[in-house]
Amino acid sequence: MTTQRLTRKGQATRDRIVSAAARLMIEQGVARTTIEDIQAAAGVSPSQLYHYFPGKDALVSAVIEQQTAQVLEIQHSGLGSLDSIDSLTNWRDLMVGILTDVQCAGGCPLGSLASDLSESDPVARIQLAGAFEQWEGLIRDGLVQMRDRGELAADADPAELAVAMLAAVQGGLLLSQVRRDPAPLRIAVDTMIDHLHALTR
Amino acid sequence: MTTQRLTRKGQATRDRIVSAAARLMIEQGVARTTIEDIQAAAGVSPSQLYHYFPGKDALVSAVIEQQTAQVLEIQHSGLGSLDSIDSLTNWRDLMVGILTDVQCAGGCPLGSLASDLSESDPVARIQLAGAFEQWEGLIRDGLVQMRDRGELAADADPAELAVAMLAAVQGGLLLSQVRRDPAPLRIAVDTMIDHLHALTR
DNA sequence: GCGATTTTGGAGTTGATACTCCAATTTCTC
DNA sequence: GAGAAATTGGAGTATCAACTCCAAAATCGC
Repeated sequence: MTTQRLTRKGQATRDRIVSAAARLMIEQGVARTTIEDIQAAAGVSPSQLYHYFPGKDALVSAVIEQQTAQVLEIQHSGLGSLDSIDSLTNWRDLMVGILTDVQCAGGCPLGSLASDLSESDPVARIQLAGAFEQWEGLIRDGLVQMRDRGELAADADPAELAVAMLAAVQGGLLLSQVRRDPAPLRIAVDTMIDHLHALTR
Repeated sequence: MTTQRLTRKGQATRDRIVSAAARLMIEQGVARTTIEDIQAAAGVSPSQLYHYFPGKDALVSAVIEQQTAQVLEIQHSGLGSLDSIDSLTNWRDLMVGILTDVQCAGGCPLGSLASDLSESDPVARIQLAGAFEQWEGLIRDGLVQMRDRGELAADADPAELAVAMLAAVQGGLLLSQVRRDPAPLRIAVDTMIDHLHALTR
């Protein structure tokens, strides 16, 4: 699957389609997003869309791939690794900031897609499970470093704490989305950070 | 809005429609659930369905109402109130048990609907926000009792802890749904219980 | 610049979906 | 048990959404 058969212009068109599809699918749900909506948002004709993607499923897959990369990028960017209480606090601020910018609409890109597709698209479910596994791994790695450095009790379990932290993020984002208020995300993550803090002593 | 205009048989038919709609909407999403699907699952004709509900929106609203009652019922049933570490542990077992019974399919009824509808149905979003508020209130009440009884530190904040606990449940359910594994829910809730436990000392 | 390949435009087709309508039947009230 | 009201059956419609097709135009390698 080389991307080399695509002209520079072709690549740009493809990207435009995926980005438009991502925005719409995450906001209003995959089933509610019509191909026509995507065509209009990306400014392309039907034949162009079907030239790049065999059908809606392929488009969904491309969106998941793009969003996974984007979310993992945010975890790294500007923050280095999540390996101290301070960097975790910055990480929380970053997420709360992004959520506030979009007025709590959409929730988590991956979480929304996961909830939407888990029961209706087995392929997408597995793809999303992989995305969450990577995300969880990033958090876990930071916690291991903290433990090795003595910032976390030796008997703390980074693997379990990483699952709990990711759950707090997802649950917090969902509650924030429903209430249109960034507080639940902040509180959920802060509570987990408090918990880690308590495990130091 | 008296329910008295409904015959016993009519009430049964209405209930059958709502239950069928709930199962389908939660499993495969609202937009993917067609009126025809619901008709078939409930064993009714189009005219019956439209006799009881003006349209799909009204049906969605009825489903949310039913599921809210059902979720809040589970919180109470058999558990009394969530007012001690022990009862919280039983509560966790109950949720993990239910999730295991359905092989982690569907996630949280309210969470799935919230993620599905928050951006596309403002009325449903508000209805769901109310449901979560009630749920959160139940948890908060239990924590207040624990604090009053000295099972929780006096400076612990039951309101914030309730939000964090609900987020843990929602996030845990989502991760369990994607991974088809009840462990994330168990770990997320256990971690929050650990946190409460630590706040005793 | 030229030929091969990629990219694009837009009309058309097929199937599904939400919803309507009216007459027949059952159920409730008294 | 009679009349009114609630309930049910099923055929029908208008709209929309996914996807197809073919020919024209732009782009790339040489």
